[in-house]
Amino acid sequence: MVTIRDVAARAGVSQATASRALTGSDSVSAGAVAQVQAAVDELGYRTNRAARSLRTHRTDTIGLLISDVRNPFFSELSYAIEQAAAEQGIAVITTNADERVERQTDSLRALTMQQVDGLIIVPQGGGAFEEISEDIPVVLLDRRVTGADAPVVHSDNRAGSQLMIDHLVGLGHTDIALISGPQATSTGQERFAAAIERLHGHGCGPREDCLVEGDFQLASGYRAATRLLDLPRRPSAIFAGDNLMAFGALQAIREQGLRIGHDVALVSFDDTDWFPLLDPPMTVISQDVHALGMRAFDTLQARMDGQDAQDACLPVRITVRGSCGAGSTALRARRRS
Amino acid sequence: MVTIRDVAARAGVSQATASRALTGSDSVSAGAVAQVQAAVDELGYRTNRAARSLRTHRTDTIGLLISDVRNPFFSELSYAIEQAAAEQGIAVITTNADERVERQTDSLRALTMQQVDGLIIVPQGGGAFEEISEDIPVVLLDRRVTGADAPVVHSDNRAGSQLMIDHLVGLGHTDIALISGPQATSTGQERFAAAIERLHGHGCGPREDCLVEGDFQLASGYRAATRLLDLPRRPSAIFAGDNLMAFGALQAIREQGLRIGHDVALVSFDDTDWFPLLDPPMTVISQDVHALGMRAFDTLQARMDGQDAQDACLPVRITVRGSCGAGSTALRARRRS
DNA sequence: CTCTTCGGTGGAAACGTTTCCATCGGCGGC
DNA sequence: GCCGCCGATGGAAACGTTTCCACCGAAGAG
Repeated sequence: MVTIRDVAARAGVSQATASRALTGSDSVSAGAVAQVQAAVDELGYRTNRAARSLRTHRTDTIGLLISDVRNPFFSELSYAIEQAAAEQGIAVITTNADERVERQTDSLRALTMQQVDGLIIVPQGGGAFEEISEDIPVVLLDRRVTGADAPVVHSDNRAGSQLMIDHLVGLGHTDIALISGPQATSTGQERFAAAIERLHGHGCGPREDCLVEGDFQLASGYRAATRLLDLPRRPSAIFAGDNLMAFGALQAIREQGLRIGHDVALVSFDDTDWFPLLDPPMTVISQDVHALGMRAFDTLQARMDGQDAQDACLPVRITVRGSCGAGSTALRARRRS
Repeated sequence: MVTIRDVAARAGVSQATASRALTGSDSVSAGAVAQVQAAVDELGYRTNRAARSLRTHRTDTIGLLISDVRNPFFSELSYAIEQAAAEQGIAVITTNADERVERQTDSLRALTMQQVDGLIIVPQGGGAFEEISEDIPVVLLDRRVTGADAPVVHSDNRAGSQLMIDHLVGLGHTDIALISGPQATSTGQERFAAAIERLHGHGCGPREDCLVEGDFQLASGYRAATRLLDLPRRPSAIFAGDNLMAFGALQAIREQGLRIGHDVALVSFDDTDWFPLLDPPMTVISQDVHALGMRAFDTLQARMDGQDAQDACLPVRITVRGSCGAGSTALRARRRS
């Protein structure tokens, strides 16, 4: 293994100067820099990160804790963050917590052991995580959590729910069911509360039996939709709190031989590549997931530089396609009844 | 920061004994271990990985190079590998190369800089990567590449193509188009070659204009399908070389107002969560992606332990749904003509 | 009873950086 | 012409581990 000592010897300078030439921070003569660079090339020197970390207490590595990278929302997030980080020469260690708070604890422990410089966390469940984020910069992503003083980067969930409710009501729906995310999470809670408020604002408060709490996972969406469809008076529209539950609901609807947008409207928070390809395509609230990821990284980097970063709330928009029942005569009739 | 020296002092043993007690490898008395453990708990000691790495030349970190984590195939792979690694206390740094060989080079450089203990690589393009994998254990995943002596973990691509062709021909299709992956990649090449051979075996060799080479990306599938559908004599079935190109092809088919499984059959290599929800659902060759990931990790670990690991070829199976045109009278008529 | 062996331990030397501190010319200001 | 400052450099001390080597006592073999 070729060390910086070898480089220094080859370049005819001291170890200290070689180091300075390589890190580029301190004052070194142009001549020395050239000598050192030449020596590096000749010898094929590569700096040993472990040794550097030991001295500098930095690893140029950050941790990313998400629920499940197989969920398109998190894939995109993870992709965006990796891109942003790579540009700055920072590596990303990703862990999946599967919406389980104990796995979050394990992961965070492992990540801090790995000596990451910072942490981007999508908090699992409602659990607060004391002990963990002792003195390492943290940014919360997508969800907020009580008792953490870290900045939060998230989408405007309330606005999203409002846009969707307005749209559904505008189409004539008055009997709207909600499959909400877990009320222990801020996203689940905000989306749900805002939707309820808006429904009341429109004078069509929801029926009690049309409000089902899921857990953001596919199976819960399936169960919820099954229950909703079995109701004596079937709701005319179902608004799912995330793409996975919408997916589950879609399966349930299909299974009962019903068609979305015709027999029952189905709309969702979060877009997905293939939602446009459904028949009819799915009306959704789209988050700018890529921006969310990049913003989270920028915020983390600001914090790592010692600046105190602000929360960020990114706008969402509604993408109207067909599953909301616009243009369906059958649903129109049902809506009138 | 509390060091192992502090722990040793508190436990009333030497630094050396404390270290031995913690790593658990060497011979230490049970009493000493207990003392040290107690001291660790009291002081809240956490071992400094950088210092350990500096001595041991290990980082307990591996690198994973994939094309794009937003592709469900790679999400699943990435998930499986992270799970397997976490169980062994190993962290995974993931990078996306976007099927671009220059980004692969950059990523590998970054990963080796990070001093990873091993590398799982899905090779991009056809590019060989000399210089990189000097003395660090590497496992190739999904695709093989010329001139690398690393073990390869992959699915049985040839069998997959054969299964699908047999099935299509069995349904009466004689006019089958192929949207292949890039012939520079082993997967693209094997799947294509096996399909061609099998077609000839059935006595229905493909038309020249029904063979289109894509690049595993969505857009290329779209373009290819568009071209195929515009042919004077439209093929009765299209076999896409991966899920992304199938997705693109699906968009093209939809755009022309055609229905899969009725006007034209569409089948694909790789399954996806939502393929079953298409109308009709998509017939595919399913790989056991989770097993692929776990196997890759196991193989890498074997190599890191100095054992020389074998290539692994995992079986695939065909999942017959509706998009192949089974049960469609319209397509049956076309097939007869 | 002596010699060897062996489990358990401590001292101290690495591992490869960064950086503090000191040194040394040279140059501008007085 | 001298003093002080400043840019450039070198020596050497950390950073927190693991592990080599040496040592000690007890136990087993002869």
